[in-house]
Amino acid sequence: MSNYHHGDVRNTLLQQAETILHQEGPGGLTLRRLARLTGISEAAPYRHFDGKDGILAAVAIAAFDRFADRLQQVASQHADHRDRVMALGAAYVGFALDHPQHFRLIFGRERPPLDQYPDLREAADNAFDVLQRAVTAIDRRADMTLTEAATAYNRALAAWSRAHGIATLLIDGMIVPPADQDIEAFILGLLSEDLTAPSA
Amino acid sequence: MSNYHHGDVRNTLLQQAETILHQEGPGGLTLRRLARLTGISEAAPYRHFDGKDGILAAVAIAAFDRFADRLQQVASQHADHRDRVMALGAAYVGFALDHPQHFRLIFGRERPPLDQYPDLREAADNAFDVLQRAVTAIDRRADMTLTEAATAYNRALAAWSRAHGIATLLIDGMIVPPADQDIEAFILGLLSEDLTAPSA
DNA sequence: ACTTATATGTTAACATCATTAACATATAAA
DNA sequence: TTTATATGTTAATGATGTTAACATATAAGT
Repeated sequence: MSNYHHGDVRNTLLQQAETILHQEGPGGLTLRRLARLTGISEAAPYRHFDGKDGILAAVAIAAFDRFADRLQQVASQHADHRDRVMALGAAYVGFALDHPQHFRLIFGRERPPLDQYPDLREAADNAFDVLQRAVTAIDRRADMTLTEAATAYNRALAAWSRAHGIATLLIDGMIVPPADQDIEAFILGLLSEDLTAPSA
Repeated sequence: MSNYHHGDVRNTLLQQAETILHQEGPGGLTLRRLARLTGISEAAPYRHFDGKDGILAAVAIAAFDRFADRLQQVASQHADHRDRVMALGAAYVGFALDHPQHFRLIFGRERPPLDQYPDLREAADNAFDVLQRAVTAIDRRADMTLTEAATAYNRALAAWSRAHGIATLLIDGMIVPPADQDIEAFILGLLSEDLTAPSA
């Protein structure tokens, strides 16, 4: 008799986890609920994952991968350096707005510790590599001085933290985009604002 | 017989909560543990707070107030607008580095909902008002056009999201400040980096 | 084909958590 | 002194993550 789900229990659990995460955030995600939805006993998930953190890690890896894919695709569509940095920033914030729960999962506190899940660390590193390569690409010249290289790196960090701050404040509702303006334009405006220029 | 703690149970609970929050973050903060540390039964905290969220709200209010005070003090020490914006950004990030758990509490997901705790909302609004007033102060002129006012507001948002992004990425360990450089200088560099300028 | 090992499943239990109900007593007010 | 309020207790409820002990299906080895 084949009461076994064979290989699909793992995938079913992951899909249910994705659904709950999307609808209610990490708070509503409990192992017992996942087991109930999948139609297995409450201890069964432990045969497929390393407890709750194991499931969260798997979901986070998928989220990191989709994030990286989106960034990579946007980066490849812009040849000009400045265009690319701006488009990347917009894509970064766009991902956060489209998938706020995934964004929170991969950057928030319920993300399992990277040093306990090597695959998760790899997925995270990969996403940030995509980002950093795209931002610093044009500055990667052989005849670069050390300070020039440091400047390029700092630029990447600055661009990253800018996008990250906007994304975080937006999905937490602390910044509300103006209703009369295109959101994309609003984001690009915030990204490119030059604080060093004289005011008015 | 005076077995009662009188008025100090509430304060003791809050202090224990602060201590645990500081040492372990919100994850280690449980009502039962607070009760144990304070030497009262597990149901007693409910006589002083509206459950766990009530305690978290009280701690968050105190954190917001300290945050606002620090920003206010820094803002008052700089007359020049650009200096003030930069100093505020550094203070913002500095607070996050000095009190990462408090920073996470007031901006993170375990912060109780603002609309259920009016005092918490007030504390939050106050902190952001300090920030926004300081950043836009010099641009608050009577003869300002609408677009000029919008630009000033956008500048405030840009400065805020910049500081917020740097703070978040730093306390999450996603950005590691260079060991050979002063952290303050590193932060100021990131804040003032102009992405619109030509590279190299 | 038979035996064995591994993968997958189950039920039951444990410890912890937030919260509430029912009850008790200290302090303050009338 | 009586009464009301504030503060405390114990016990219970229902949820959670996790593990142990046990059962069976599939795969592997001989």
